[in-house]
Amino acid sequence: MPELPEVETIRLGLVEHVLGRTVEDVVVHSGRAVRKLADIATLVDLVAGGTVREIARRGKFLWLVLDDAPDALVLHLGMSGQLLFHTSPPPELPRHTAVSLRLDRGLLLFVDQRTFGYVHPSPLLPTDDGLPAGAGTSRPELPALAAHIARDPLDPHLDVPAVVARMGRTSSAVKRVLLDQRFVSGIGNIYADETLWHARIHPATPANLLPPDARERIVRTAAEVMGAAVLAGGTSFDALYVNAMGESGYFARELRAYGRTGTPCARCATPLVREVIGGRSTHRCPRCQISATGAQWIGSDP
DNA sequence: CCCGGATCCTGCTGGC
DNA sequence: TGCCAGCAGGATCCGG
Repeated sequence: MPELPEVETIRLGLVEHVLGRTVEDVVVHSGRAVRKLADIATLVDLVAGGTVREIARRGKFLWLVLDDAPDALVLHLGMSGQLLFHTSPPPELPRHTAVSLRLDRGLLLFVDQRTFGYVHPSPLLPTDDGLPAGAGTSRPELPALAAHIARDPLDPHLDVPAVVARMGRTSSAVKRVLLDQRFVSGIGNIYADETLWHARIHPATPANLLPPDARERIVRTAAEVMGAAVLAGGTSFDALYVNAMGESGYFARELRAYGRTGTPCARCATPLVREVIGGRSTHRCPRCQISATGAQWIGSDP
C-alpha cells in the first residue's frame, strides 16, 4: 500500500523521533513478519542494546543502521504495513501489531494487517556504483534484501539515461514497467496512474514503442508527482496509511486519475475509465492519454 | 531471458 | 439482515 511518498513521510517522522535512540527491548508478537522462528534470535541480537545511527530508504524499502552492525534492519511495509511511534506505551497494542521495539525514549510498533510486510535483518553490501545507497544514508551500502531494486526517481544518483534506455528494451506495457522495481523503484499503483496521466501516456503502450523523450518525460514526471506527494505527507484514503505519528497525508486531493473512474478529466472533462493492466486496476483518461498503438501517445493540449 | 498471470493475507464494500 | 464475490496502496514465483 505505501509507495515512495508514504514511506518517505514515515522515514522523516522516524528521523525525528527514533534516530539516535537506543533499542532496549524487542518483542515479536506475530511470527510472519519475521518469517522464521530462528530469525527472531537474529533480530534480537542485532537490535537489542543497539543505537539507531541511520534511517535510510531506497524506493519502498526502509532500513535502520545500528551502531556499526554489519546487518541492517530492513522494514518493508508491503500492502498494509505501518510504523507507529508512541512517546509512551498505548494502553492496548493495535490489532495486527507484529513487532514492537522499546526505545530509551518511546516505543516503535510495526503493525501489518495483510501481513505482506516484513522486518528482517539483512547484511549491508557495497552499492554497484559506489555511491550512497539512498535517502538518509551517506554510506555506499545497501541491504542484500534491497540489492535487486533500482534507485528511485527522487534519488539524485539515479542514472536517468540508463533507465530510459532500459525501458526501450522491453515490450511490456509501460504501466507494468513503472511498477517493476528493477527499472525505477518506489512507484506503486497510485503513482503509476498519476504519472501516466500527467505525462499523457496510455498505460498499455508497449514501453519500447515510446520514443526516448517520452520515456524520459515519464521518469521526470514520476519524480515531480512523488516529490509533491512527499510535501503533502502522502496519500491517505483511510486509517491504513498514516505517518509515524498516526497522522494522515493529504495528497488524495491532488490525485487526477487514481480512483477517479467516471469523474471528469481535470484537463479535458472526458469521464475517466478503469481497466486492468498488468493485473492491476488502472485509471486513465480515454481522450488525453490516447491510443496505445498510434503515434499520438505523447498527446498535445486538448 | 522475457513475459504475464497466479498467489500470499485480512478486511471492507456493494449487490443480491 | 446475511452472505458472498470482488477488490485493496506489493512483490515474488512459476509456467509457457
